Amino acid sequence: MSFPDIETQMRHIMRGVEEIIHEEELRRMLTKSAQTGLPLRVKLGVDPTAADIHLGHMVTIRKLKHFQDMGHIAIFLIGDFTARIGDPTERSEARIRLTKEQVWEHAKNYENQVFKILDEKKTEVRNNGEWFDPMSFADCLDLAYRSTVARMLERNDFEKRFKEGSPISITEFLYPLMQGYDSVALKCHVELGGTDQKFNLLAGRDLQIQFGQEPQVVMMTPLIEGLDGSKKMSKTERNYIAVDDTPEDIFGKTMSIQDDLIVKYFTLLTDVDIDEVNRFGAALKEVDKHQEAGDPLHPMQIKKALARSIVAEYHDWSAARRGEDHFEKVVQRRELPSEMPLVQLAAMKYPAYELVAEIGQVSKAEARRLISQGGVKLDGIKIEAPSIEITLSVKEATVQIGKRKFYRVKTKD
RNA sequence: GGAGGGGUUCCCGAGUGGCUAAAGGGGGCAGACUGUAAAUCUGUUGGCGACGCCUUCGGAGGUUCGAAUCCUCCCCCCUCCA
Repeated sequence: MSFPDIETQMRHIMRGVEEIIHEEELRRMLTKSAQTGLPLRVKLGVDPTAADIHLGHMVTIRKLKHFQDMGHIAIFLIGDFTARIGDPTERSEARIRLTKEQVWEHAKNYENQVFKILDEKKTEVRNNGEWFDPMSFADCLDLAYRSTVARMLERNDFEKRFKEGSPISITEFLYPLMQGYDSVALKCHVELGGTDQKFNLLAGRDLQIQFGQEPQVVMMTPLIEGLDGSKKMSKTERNYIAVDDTPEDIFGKTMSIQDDLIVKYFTLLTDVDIDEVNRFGAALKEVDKHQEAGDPLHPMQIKKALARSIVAEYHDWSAARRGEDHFEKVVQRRELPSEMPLVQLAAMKYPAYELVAEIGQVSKAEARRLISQGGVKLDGIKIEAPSIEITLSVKEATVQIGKRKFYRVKTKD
């Protein structure tokens, strides 16, 4: 096996990395692997706690891909066992335990989504149940001996919760040890994670030393802000772009990010050449110099380029084009989208609120509210009052609910 | 084991017998505005056969004309002492 030269590798691998412990160790490992022809084993662990993954997860997954690009072994570790405990980092309270079935269900979805980025054939997919399921209680104690409560309380979310009087379960204390043990079991050279993972990642180094292995290099990528522009992208905040979102949604959601996140998104979520990204960054600092509508460095144009690149990552370039068309049409020109779901109803006459409730799948009270707030249009004309009677026919009519929901309606033939 | 504090609507959190579908904030949704699905401002935010009715304040009973608010039992969480 031969690899690109060290500098090329480093440039690719270090893109967007916030912290690395330690860079010299990584260089040493790369040099050694070039000499021996043996690729590095790079691990990314994910707990399948939710049904689908979003771009926040993709930051580290793309980092794993960067190693894969350079010829190293990408290990995608599914924390089927640890997911049942819950990593404490995600939120500052104990997490609800998942059943084995839920975990497996999620894990399957994760794989499908992750392989939109990673090369499936070159990825080593593992589950940590492989080594944790067969462990006895004595084995577990042996692991527990290797750390102390004081050590665990160094981690600031534990410390915070402890001081606040929020619950911390014993299993949560075990969590970093388990994640660390994953690295021992897999003999990892490198482990990836977000900056919030630092404690757990370092636990891997400690344990590897205790088990007589060379400690892994840990690489941390920044956490990415979600659509609200301030909070970390996460499922609970509902400020995320999902990998499985439609091209239209990915495009639109990307367009809704704050301008000052554009460079960060480019760096962490696309492989657009870094010099190009910097050029965009410079232009965004001088917005008034790029006000001509057709200027490719107009903030709008830059953001569209970003949105296209991101859509293309998970779909393809023609989908990116579709997403852009949709955005220009629906959001910018306020026209109807080219595709709208068709709803067929049995009766011909409905009070407006019932029609809206039926089509939009909302309660009738909600439908009344939408109409009185002027949020519903029938064939482009605002419906004035909730109780107005609407007559349908076999001819399609369009109904717009809010800015984003469009439907074609007609009676059943 | 002992003593004390607490579980409220999507979330945080006020409310300690009727004026409470329940303050306030966050989030969501809608409208205006905009290069934008951003920011900002405004409105709205349980349901229904809608000037009334039904469901909701950890669970189950009870007191009362009337309970999120009082009583009993149970479940869960936290703190301190041991």
